[in-house]
Amino acid sequence: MALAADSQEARTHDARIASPLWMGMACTEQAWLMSIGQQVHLPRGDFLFRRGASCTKGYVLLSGHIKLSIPAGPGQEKVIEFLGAGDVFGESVLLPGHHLIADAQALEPCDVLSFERHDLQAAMVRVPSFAQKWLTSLTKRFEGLLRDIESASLLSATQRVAQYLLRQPRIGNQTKLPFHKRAIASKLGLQPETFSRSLQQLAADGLISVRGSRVVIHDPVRLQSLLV
Amino acid sequence: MALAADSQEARTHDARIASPLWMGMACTEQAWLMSIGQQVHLPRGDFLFRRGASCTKGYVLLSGHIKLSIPAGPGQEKVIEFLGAGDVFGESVLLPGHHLIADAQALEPCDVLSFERHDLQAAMVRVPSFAQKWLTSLTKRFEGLLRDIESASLLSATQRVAQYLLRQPRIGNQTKLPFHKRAIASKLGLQPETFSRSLQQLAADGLISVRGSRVVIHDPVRLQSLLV
DNA sequence: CGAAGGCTTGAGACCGCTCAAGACCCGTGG
DNA sequence: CCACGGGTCTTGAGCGGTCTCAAGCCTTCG
Repeated sequence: MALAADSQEARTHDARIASPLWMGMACTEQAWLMSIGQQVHLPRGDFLFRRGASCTKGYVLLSGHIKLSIPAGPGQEKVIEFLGAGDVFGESVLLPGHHLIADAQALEPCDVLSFERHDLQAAMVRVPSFAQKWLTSLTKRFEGLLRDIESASLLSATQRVAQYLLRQPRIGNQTKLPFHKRAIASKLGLQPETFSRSLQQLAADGLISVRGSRVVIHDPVRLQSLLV
Repeated sequence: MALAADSQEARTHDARIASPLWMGMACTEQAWLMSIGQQVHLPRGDFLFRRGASCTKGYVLLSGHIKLSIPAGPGQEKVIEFLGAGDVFGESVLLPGHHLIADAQALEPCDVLSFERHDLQAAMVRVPSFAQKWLTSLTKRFEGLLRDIESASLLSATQRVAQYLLRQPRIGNQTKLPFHKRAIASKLGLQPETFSRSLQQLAADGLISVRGSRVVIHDPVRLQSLLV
């Protein structure tokens, strides 16, 4: 997930190495897939696609992080997911006639492998483990949405923030908010103000300390116990 | 989707005929899949699986409707999806070690085809169109969740109800709420009281009439225009 | 006819949102 | 090194949509 956070370096290597996409796949198959797919580099901030466009391609994220979000009025958005290396997306390409629902924007420089619909079909038949990868990646993303819906329906603002913090990878008792607070807030279904207040709340209760994007978790157990 | 609503009759036929699962698949492959899968009949109200159990099987819904929901305290639940004939579910089986997130309960008598994990893998390799079906079904469900999240984040209670009504299949200007109002409310992320009030609101504005589960849509255009 | 379950209606409280202003952070350029 | 400026985050005050709790109603079914 957050492993490739500063993959500034990784991108200079062959992207094949970085991606968990290829695990359990023969070298010849890898090479073939790389050859029929088109490798694209995406500068930070660029959009790979936008809501409403027709979906002609499927994508595999080789490195970097991409934000999927739904536009919600001028300057507003609802963040759906943060994608990381190995994730598959643009899945709507499998439903001819459909249109893209979300925007895809690079949060950092990204490497993406893209496949035309026709090539995708062929690749899945020829390399079953490729179809397998799509299925497992899609299933993971599906479970992610499920958990987001669960949290949004069942937990209060502060509980959602606590849960998010606990799910972040941490070194010692310290963790780092990997994206802009505004974006994280949106992913949690909160306004930036509410997110901020929830962090303050947790800090006031002595559970965490916040300075900028750095968060120290003083009491993971009590934090966890907030989630009931 | 709602085509098989009153498939009381369809179930008496060979379930193979009813399901859109098999489209584009040779008869021999169909037969083989039916033979390695186990056909299960589920009486109304029965649970196929429950949250927390380990996922050993993948499922294809042949007929009937199944409610996926997340338990939320005593007698409470958050409805995630209503599944119909042809839908694939139990996808977590593809992620060994994971546990089921939702409950699956039959809303009417159902026929389900279930596959052990191992057989599933084999089937996908041997019958690529079967893997294809899983991918497209999962993608459709994924888009469904996406749209639910979008609606829940961006629309008011009454707007969500209006949208739901417009999406129901209707004969003339009449439609029918296919499940208990309590369940539909939950799917829309509302309390039953709020759902009821929203319906009354729309009725008071002359846009619809409600009697029991029957809804007459007087002015679809104005109803649509509520969604901005 | 009675009971049970589902739905509706009402009154009140609360959580998170909105709007607005001020503080902070950080990269940039003088 | 410091001052500047844009964007991001925080803080405050007030509002409002939805939830909660509690009756009452309606339909269905035994």
